[in-house]
Amino acid sequence: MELALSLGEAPKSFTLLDNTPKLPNNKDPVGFCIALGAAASSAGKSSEEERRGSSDPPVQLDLLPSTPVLRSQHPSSHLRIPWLNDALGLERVTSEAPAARALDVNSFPVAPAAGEDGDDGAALSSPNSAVSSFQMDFCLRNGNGGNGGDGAAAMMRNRRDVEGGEGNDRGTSDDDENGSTRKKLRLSKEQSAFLEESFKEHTTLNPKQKLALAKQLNLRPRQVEVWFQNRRARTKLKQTEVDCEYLKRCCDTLTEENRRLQKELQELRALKTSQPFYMQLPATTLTMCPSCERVATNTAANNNDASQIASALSLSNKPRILPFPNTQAHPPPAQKAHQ
DNA sequence: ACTGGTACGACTATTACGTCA
DNA sequence: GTTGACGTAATAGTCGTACCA
Repeated sequence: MELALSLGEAPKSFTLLDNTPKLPNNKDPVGFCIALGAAASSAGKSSEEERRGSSDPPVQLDLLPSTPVLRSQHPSSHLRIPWLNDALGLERVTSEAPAARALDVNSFPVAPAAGEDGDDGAALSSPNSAVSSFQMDFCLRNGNGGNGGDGAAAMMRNRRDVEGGEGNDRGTSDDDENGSTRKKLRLSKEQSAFLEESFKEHTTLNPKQKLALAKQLNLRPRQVEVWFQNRRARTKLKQTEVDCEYLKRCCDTLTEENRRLQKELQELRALKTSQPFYMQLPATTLTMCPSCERVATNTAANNNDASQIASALSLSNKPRILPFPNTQAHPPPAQKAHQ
């Protein structure tokens, strides 16, 4: 008869790493990667998360875009992250610096009244593609196009975009009072890529960074702020999905383990009834460490080596022995398989 | 040192818009 | 042209923290 105790093989499939590698040479064309790791302190982790002591999941999803993607999209290195410039010794993009010019996509005229700390000037941003609703509104506004109520609403929206500084972002807005709806602006690919690159460096922005980024991208600081908020939310959502998947796999593994142990228990009970001779051996206790989930086999009577038990039981496969000499580090037995 | 008010930033849930099949 | 799904910008509400009187 053969008995096999094989507890604790789970960690094989879930390699835990202390630090999730950034995978700088990621060849993923999409620019995203999923890394398995404990990630006690990832570089991109915000201080907020650290302060809250969020339990680090065993699987960490790295949703940051790989740098080469952006670099390849912008070989001319037009896009520069202001705070990165400092770190890299590059020229700092000042408020008067032609940041907007650096980004060709945002060739929109910047309001000359753009203040240092305000976002009014940058409000004339946007971007983007020919389908930019803002551009359409802008055309309507400039051309005094009165195509019905929609055009008027667009004008109101434009006024909000132009006049709406950061101070108006909180509290009641003109839109609410006038009953018009907000207009959603689509960021251009270049803007999104640049924001992604920035997010890669900092998942949160301080006011200076936000302003610099907004100036560089010709966006309102509020837009940059919102983008980072949504980006963090998306990252968290993806991470949650990965965590869920990991927990599901853990559950499956444990279920399978439980099933196998139940089966073994039945076999042992059957052995006990059929061959009572073996029960004269010292009682064996299975001890499981709750932290690392490894199992040690000890005899309750005289701490016989498990190999002796195995030989006495004529086991062809020795049970996995993982002794825990330090009872402090490994609390009392969590399982008693049989006596 | 403690307390209440305020400002601010981050997070979350939700809404609304743009795009695409 | 219409519609539904989906992605995402934007909004509103809440909470925690820092600062100040």
